[in-house]
Amino acid sequence: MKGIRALARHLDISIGTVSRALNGRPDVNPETRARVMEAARALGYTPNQSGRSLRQGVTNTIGFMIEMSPDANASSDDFFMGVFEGVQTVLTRHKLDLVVFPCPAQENSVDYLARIVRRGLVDAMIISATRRRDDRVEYLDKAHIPFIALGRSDSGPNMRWVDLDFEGVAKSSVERLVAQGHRRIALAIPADDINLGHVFHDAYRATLEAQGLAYDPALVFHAQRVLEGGYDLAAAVTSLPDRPTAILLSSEVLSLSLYRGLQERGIRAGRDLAVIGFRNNPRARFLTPSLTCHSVSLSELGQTLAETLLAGMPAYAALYPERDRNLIWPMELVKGESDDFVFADAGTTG
Amino acid sequence: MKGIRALARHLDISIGTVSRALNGRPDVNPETRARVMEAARALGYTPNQSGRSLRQGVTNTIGFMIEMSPDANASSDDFFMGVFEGVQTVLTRHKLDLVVFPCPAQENSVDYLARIVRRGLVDAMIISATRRRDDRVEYLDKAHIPFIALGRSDSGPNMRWVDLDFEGVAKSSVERLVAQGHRRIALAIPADDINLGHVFHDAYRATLEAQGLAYDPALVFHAQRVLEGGYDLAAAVTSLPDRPTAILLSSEVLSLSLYRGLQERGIRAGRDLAVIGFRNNPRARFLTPSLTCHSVSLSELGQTLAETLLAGMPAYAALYPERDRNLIWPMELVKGESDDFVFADAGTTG
DNA sequence: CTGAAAGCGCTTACAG
DNA sequence: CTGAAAGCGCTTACAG
Repeated sequence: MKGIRALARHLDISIGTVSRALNGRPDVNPETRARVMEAARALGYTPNQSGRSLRQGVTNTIGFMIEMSPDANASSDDFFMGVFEGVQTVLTRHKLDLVVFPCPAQENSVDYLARIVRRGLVDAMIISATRRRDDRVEYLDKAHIPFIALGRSDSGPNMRWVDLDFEGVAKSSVERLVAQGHRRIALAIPADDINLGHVFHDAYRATLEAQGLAYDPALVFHAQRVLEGGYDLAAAVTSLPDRPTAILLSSEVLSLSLYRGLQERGIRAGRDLAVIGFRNNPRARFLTPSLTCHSVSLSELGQTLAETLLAGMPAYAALYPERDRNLIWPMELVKGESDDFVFADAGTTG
Repeated sequence: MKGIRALARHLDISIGTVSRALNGRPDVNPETRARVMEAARALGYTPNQSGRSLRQGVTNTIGFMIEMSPDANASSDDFFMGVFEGVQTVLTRHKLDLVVFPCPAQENSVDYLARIVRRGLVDAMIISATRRRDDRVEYLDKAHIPFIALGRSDSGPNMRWVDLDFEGVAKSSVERLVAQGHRRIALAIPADDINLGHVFHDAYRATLEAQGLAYDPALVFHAQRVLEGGYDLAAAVTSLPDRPTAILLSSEVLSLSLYRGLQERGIRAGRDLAVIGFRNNPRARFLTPSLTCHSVSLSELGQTLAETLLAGMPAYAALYPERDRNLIWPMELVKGESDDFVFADAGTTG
């Protein structure tokens, strides 16, 4: 015999009373409750989750799906770890658990997601790396399961999401570079259909035009979001007949290999080509030149992500009123050395 | 009505037959099976996992516990992603699912682990970042749940583990440096009690002595396994009165900040101080100088980890016979530029 | 305040 | 080859 039955027999009371005691129901004799709690602790009893879930219709588990790229390194370092930490901070308050589901690269992401949901493994899902058109969003919408995306998408007009402020980063970066005298500013966006690329691209273009500069498609480069991506990017950028004087990165993984690629072609980042990176990855300040980029608190981002999700779950909505379904998360420029660029011929260009 | 009952009613057969058809039991009319399969597909039916688990006493889920460090960046880049991929490759063969449990930094890791196990969330566990004395190992041993560790430990004499070849890396690195003329070779090991530090340290010392060189504790540095760790390491190393001419790193996250720290002190990695890194992280070749380090196939490591775990699970053991409980995973030196060190005064030292 | 019983969604002997 | 029934471990009305 095991489980709650063994515990009840051991205490010589009914399993119902054990359950009520353990679950903090008010209608239990305080003395009985104390005995139950103590016995549970001593015997190492924790209710079986399948039993609970089946009965309650709730798993008390929130899933976080991450995708593993073919080369398993598109994900940026500590990014998800930081977000997980923030998410958990909030979930813990409600005795919810975070479990991470890594979608194999070769598996269809909707099939993978649907299987998780249909099997009843989670009460709600967090998805990331949202694409402009994203089948996962459509599936989750139809399945009527609470979810939130880290990254907006066109596929869910009413969906909840929290996203980084790509517009703000693109705008402030372009404005900063223009103020420094740059006229030919390149942009590196992801080669895949991830939505942030579109958002970043649009804001880059709009800001250039607002600054009276022509948008030149030849200056927009598509880089693989892998660590090696910056190396090819360096080759592409330097092979342009009329080379840009600055480049804006929309992914944090590219900078190291970009530096190296530039260097091999005799071009010094920060001196010959200004570089503004995206996120203030902890590595940024150890690069040479250190990378001008944008800071963000991953933990706070994760907390907001979790709270915005909970606000959409009937059982928790009341605890998180007046919360917007969508939120653009601000990022702040952190000055590094990579855009210390001096124009010898300022005024002759542009 | 929902679940298997709805599906059975829709097909006008019993739920028992639906279940048998779906689970590939042989005693089902092929035509009936086809109807059931088709209806399940069309209606998007997948058996509820709580129901299955409760009845079968098995979850078909393997847990992988990872620890989130306080600063959430001790974990090295793509390392776990690569391992997950390999693990999943094997688990998929057996219709097992991998789920990742991120242990919050502030939570006691044994409590976290015990909760997962006691609630019956998994059939087996994979743990990582094993410490020399590790309470998790002791708990899992006592709980009689199949598990494997990525990293050996003294706490489980009979436990299963797969570990990287720290001895081999330390030995070949020291031998290589000695052959290049180095006599003062420093070592950076983790500041915490993670077992790899001890293993690496012991092998470093043994190899030095085998090469007829004195072991000097002053040359052993304890570095935080965080991205910033190399920066402080650079300060410590360069402040030694009799500076080493080479340094060996036992963690892959330190190199970039070490380079930067050295550079700020006017010391060029690879020219003034030879550096040999640990794992051939995809960043290694983009560093300047590119890092001499050791390659490992993370996917194959993950596959072996999974297979060695399955070999210890009654239900799968027969499929993986003649498999050792423990395995040291080989790593191979990849030549970079960081140990291109030329001795002006070779012969006068040592 | 407590106990007995029902039932969550499945799978699996068992009977036919 | 199929159906009816038991039971996995819980929680929760319900009765007392």
